[in-house]
Amino acid sequence: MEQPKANRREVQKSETRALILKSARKLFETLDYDKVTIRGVAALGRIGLGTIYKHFPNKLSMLAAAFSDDLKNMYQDALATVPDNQSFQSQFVHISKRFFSFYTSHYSLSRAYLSHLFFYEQEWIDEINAFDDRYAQKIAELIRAAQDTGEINPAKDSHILALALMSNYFFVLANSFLLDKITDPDQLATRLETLIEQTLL
Amino acid sequence: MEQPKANRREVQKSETRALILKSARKLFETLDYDKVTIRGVAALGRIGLGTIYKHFPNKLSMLAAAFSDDLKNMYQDALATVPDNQSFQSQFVHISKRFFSFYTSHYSLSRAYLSHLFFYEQEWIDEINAFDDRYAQKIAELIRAAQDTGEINPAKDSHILALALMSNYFFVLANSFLLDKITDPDQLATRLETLIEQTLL
DNA sequence: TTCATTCAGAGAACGTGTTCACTTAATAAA
DNA sequence: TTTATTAAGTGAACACGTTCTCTGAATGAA
Repeated sequence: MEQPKANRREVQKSETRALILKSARKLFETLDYDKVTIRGVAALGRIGLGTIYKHFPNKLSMLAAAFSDDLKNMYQDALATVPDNQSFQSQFVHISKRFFSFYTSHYSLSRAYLSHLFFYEQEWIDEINAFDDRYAQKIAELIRAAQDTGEINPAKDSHILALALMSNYFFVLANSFLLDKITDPDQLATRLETLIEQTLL
Repeated sequence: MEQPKANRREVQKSETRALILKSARKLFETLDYDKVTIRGVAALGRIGLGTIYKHFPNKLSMLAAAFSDDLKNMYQDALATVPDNQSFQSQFVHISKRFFSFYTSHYSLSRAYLSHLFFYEQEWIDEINAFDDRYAQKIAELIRAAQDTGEINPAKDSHILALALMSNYFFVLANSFLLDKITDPDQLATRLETLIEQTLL
């Protein structure tokens, strides 16, 4: 009731926005990015072409909006399910595998997400980066815990080590999309594990 | 003299191709990728629009051709100048800095190169990857040498460790283009050094 | 030499993402 | 209630990358 009179206009607008995003996501999930046309999104939502540009400045920002949504869910899920009382290495692999699982099970969509990383507007870059920062923080915590138990060399800097491990993760992820087109998350996890073993040793 | 008569046609064709690449490179070096138009390249070279498509299947392949050229030079230069009789760590940083130097001194062009990594035709991906493989091989050799001198833990696998270090390198490079827009190669080298210290420790 | 064939060169035409001027319905002011 | 203002909604128009058909010159066969 405290809402500012729930303007008819605003309600209508946010409904339209949701409809556009729903249509866009459906198309991105089945078609390559360049095969998805704005006219196609408009037609699927029975919306005018120009209307879409009243809600999104360009095609890419629709992708970014969807990516941001999915990232939020992924991080929430991954961080909530970190297994306690396990070695740091298996914790890290566990978390990474949840990410890999998403990416491999939504292959075409994920390829669009990741391949356009360099093209998102700064606003979206910052948002994505905020996720990564929080994630790095969490990993650093787990590392410090593992240093207390003696699993990891206490001489290492937990925060920088976290970044080094994340670089291994991104490397495996990027390679799988760029070269191998691997669709099995276990295979990716294994590959990541051999990399981080070298880093943690 | 064994050449097949040096067809007038073939000579003319390769000259045209070179002219196109020269025009394209000049534009890519000063303008963002999407600000470079095929019509602009054609105009600069006083060439017909359709002619360009007789030499390159699409806009991206002109960029890929230029990238491949530059990569060849960079790798040749970097591998030829590896300083002997230094610690592995400083060797690796030295090589990396040469790459960083190229990328930062041709910032706009390099951004185009790297941001389109996911979009190159398989043919070009394979070529780029071949460079990386040879590079990884070389790094692994240096690591084995460092293991002999006791600088690096002999328990580590030289080839996998090489990949782990390259992942650190790519991480620093990607971050600099994605977030920081750093244009000082020394700063990038320092950042890389802190990362690989954790990995080598 | 003469003529048929090939293929580099060229630009019109097409579908795309994006911009823009316009319409129309919701809100605010009278 | 009546009128003015705002802003969502719309599709024609534009510039782009790319495709296509056409032209003309180089090549090879006669």
